Amino acid sequence: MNTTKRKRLEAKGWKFGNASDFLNLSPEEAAYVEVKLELSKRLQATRREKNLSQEQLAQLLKSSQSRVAKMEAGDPTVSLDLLVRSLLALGASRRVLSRMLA
Amino acid sequence: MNTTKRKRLEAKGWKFGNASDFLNLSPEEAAYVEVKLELSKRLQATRREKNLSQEQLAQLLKSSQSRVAKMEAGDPTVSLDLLVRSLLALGASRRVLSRMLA
DNA sequence: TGACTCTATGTCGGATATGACATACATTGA
DNA sequence: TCAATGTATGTCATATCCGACATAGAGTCA
Repeated sequence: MNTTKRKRLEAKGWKFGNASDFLNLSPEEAAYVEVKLELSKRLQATRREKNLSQEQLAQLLKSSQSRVAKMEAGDPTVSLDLLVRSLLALGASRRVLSRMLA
Repeated sequence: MNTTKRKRLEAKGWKFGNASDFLNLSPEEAAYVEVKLELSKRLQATRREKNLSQEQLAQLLKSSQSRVAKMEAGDPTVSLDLLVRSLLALGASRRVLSRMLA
């Protein structure tokens, strides 16, 4: 089983629990994952508040529905860059991002 | 002149000024750049506080001195992911990251 | 039922970021 | 002066991420 696949499956597990143990992640790896998952969650929440479908958000971002779905699912192939860009595109400011991590 | 080169040169310009105007960036693009540059700055500050050379930090990150230099220089080829991972590796917590953006 | 909308997931070729290397420059100290 | 140390910058092959596409599943409405 390759690493990519494993990480994807492990990501599933993260849905319940709080993304730190039952995987042998170092504290900083865990924090990194936690940040990404938090932003994933916030992205979905923000999109729903604005009553946008994934398809509509995808257009706004010049991306695709499938990538938006992956972003919201916390797929490991989604970068922090893309998450942050997306939140900014939805109107979040730097300060709002800061609050999301607090 | 290709886009990659242009962005690199523009990054130089960011050293003075505050990364928003004199480049025709949309507000969210500007915010994105601003976030990256802020983290770049913080990375360098944190490294120096710990009295580490770029080479030493590179070893810690399993990266290379040149990449650390690029991170600190705000080179556009450096991702937010790498910046965040690096700060976490230097001991910054999610909350500290939050404060850095505030 | 079936059409429609929204979301999830797998895959793929092309785009971008990566570590590594070479090399130049700056500073320090002997 | 020279060597040592630290930093900057360009390049490259490879790894990783990207948008796009196909397709499946769930929910809604007539």
